[in-house]
Amino acid sequence: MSGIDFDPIVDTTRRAEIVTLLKRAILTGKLEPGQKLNELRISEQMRVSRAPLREAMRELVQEGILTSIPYAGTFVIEVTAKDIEDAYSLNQVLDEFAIERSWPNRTAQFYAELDRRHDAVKQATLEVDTTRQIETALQLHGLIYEWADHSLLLDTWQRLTSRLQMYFALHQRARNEPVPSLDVHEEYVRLLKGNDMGAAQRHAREHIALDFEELVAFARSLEGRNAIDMAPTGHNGANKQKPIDT
Amino acid sequence: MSGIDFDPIVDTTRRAEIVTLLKRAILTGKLEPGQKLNELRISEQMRVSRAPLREAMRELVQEGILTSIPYAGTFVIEVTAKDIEDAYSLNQVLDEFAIERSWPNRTAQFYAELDRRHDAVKQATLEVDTTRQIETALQLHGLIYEWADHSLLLDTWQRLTSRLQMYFALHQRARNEPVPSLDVHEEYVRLLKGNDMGAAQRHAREHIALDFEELVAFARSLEGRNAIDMAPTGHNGANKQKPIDT
DNA sequence: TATTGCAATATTGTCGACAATCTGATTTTG
DNA sequence: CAAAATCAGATTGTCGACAATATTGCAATA
Repeated sequence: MSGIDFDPIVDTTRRAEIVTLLKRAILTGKLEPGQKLNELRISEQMRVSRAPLREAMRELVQEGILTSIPYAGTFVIEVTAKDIEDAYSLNQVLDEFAIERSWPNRTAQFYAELDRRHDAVKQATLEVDTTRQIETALQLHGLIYEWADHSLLLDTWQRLTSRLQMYFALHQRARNEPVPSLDVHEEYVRLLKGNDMGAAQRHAREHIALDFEELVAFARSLEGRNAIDMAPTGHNGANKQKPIDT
Repeated sequence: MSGIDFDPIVDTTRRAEIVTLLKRAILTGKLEPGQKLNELRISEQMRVSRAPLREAMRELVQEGILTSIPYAGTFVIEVTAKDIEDAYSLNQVLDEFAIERSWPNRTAQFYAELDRRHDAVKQATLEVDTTRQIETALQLHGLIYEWADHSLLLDTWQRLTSRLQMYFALHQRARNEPVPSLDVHEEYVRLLKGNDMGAAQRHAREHIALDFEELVAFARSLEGRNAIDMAPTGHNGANKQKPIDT
């Protein structure tokens, strides 16, 4: 056997690159929730035809961060407090499962990777790039999913991650402070190295809860603000879309 | 206020119809696992250009029932025993959560819908259409997700459902017998109407276990057969793809 | 004045053709 | 003869143009 494992060649199709660019723009908040994606404008900016752009957008619609209305347009999803609460509660359930499944798979390599990602988190707190902090924190958190040996679970987690990253980015864009509770990771890592699975699962519930309550409160405040904005004009119950364009 | 709630107009875009057709073909097993989807041939058969077809395929790739390799093609996903086991275990976790969340939402309308879908299941057992039996069973099962008031959970379940439907269809295509354990639904419905949430959750675990063990055994037998088929030619560890075409 | 009808415009959906890439057989070469 | 190079065919990826649909502004009308 050849002893080296090669990584697969980067699949260089325009579509894939567009997906990456769009996703980054959405997850970092450069494309705001509710914003419409004008195909012609984006394709011209990217120097690409509309075909691969549209295919990329289809993927992101299915990924759950875009929403499409036929003949009307494709929009960045809106973020409600309930959405964040839902992501939170589902995350709790999945975390518990992921810990259970990854628990017997914790090898030396797992612990090494755990430390590596934990270091990356600590490193990111020193930098100015706020999105980097979010990324590293989510990657640390995703380790148990990658080691759960459960492709469906990993898929589900990655879909969830997209939303989480978007929520955190929104939160940070609004308030210019770093994401809360970064030192709690110390305890999280320690428990993942220990022998008490139940304790790790319980901590995951609590630890995440802290982050999310901050987020939910933030989303609530946003909705309150919107409600005030709409109060004067408010005729019927239909929620009007603000037509922000790309 | 106008007292009537109108449903939105059906969005009739070619892409959406193609998605429906392709999905049905895959979930009923007309398109077999591993099979390649030839864009030109399918677009000619559907009397449609490749653009909307490709967009539809992108959606199904993201939905998890197709897989795409750049410049090589798009294929129906392969089904391994592990895939089925994973779907099973994730379903257990999600079911427990869905029951918890839908439990306080059980109104009269819920019970009515529960009975309606249960009747549909019983009705389907009398018909010859086997795929109909699968559909009705899954719809009965999906009720708790629809009433959980949790869009992310519902999304996740629907993705899972696609795979489940495919697995069951495969099973039925191989053996010409109806899907097992149809009378167990009686107990399931009874418990969902009761007051013991824990009992309902436990039953969901057991009840589904029965169906799945049959499926996993079936998938195992398939893999065993493939292993035998590959034994003579087997050179290295790479699993060769049988190039079935549309 | 509020509503309806209609043209003008912008944007999305779809099409057919071309470019890039892979596959397999054939030829060349050591 | 085996292995590498080459070439034709098929298929996927991308492009520019056209068709279908929605939106906007303005005029007509009750």
